[in-house]
Amino acid sequence: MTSTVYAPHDHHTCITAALANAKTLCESRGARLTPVRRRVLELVWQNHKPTGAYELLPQLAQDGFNSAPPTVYRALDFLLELGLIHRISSLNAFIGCAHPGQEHTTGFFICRLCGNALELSPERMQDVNTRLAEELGIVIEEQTIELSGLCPSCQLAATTAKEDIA
Amino acid sequence: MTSTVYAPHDHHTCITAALANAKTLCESRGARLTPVRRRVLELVWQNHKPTGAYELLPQLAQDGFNSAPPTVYRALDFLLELGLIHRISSLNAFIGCAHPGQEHTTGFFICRLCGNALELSPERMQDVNTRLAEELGIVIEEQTIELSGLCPSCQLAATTAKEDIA
DNA sequence: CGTAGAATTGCTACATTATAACCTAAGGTT
DNA sequence: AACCTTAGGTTATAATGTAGCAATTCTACG
Repeated sequence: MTSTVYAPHDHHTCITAALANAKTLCESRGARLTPVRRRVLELVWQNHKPTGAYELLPQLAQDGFNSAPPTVYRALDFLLELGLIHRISSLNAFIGCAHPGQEHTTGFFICRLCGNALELSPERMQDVNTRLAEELGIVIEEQTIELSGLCPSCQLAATTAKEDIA
Repeated sequence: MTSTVYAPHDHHTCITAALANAKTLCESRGARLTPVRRRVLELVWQNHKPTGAYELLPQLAQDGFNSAPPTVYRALDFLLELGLIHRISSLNAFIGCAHPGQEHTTGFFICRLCGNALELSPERMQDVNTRLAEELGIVIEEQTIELSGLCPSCQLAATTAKEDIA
């Protein structure tokens, strides 16, 4: 999974998959994936980068949906609750969850240049958590792990750019 | 260091130490620890819990300092820049740095009940980072690692409370 | 000294992000 | 249908953070 997010890929497929997952998950939980909620989820996936709530407003308006902040925030809260999206605090933004359905710990790496956010694998995060919890005697309920820097392709681009100058 | 933050301790001493450290650090960097900056740092330490920028405004006003948002944010930015405080994104709040002076990676554990924030040791965080960076081929520049849950003493309190009910 | 340039602060206004509160509409259940 | 629960519409406002510019203070250098 490492850097697949950074590689070109078929967005359409991943959006479709996300929506299908969401539908299944909602049905199994007796939750209603209403049009607004569905559309918000779709938009978050379409942007494919961390997206602010206020960026969604005009996008929703275009589709003839009501677009006042509470509408968007309510949809986002619903999706967060079901684990279909995550919130990235350091950016005040939201992004589709790469592993919906499974209860899981989350972490992100966000590239400073391309802005893509890579969801770190649950196993890896779990590992980090377990060790910290044991060593510190704490019970971890929520986590916000957000690393930022340069992804492999932007590292390459940065190096190349420097060479061009020299 | 594990849970010393949760143990009762002499706040006055730790504030004094923090201010002394700050003075030294500023002198060595040719930075000016002006009255507002100094006072903001002191207040952040006094609160001893993650503190919002707007909580500082009235506290500064009491001391006769100017207290408009830009004043506080500028002071906070200055202190952040020097690594004298950290920002906790998930709370939109600031807290004194437990290891100023050393360039270091940071992480926090924030207790949901008592609200205290424990700064995780740089070594431990460095370890986590190094492993992730190697495995993912990324370059980490900044990090926001914020775990929340129950600290040892609040776990105890929570258990005791349950027993009282039963 | 004293003056130029840089850094700091004061101040007003505003941008961005998020929520409260209250009412209407839709869906589901008996 | 009558009721209840959930979702959405609407308005206003709270909370957090910045832009931009004038006034002041500090520092360095002649």
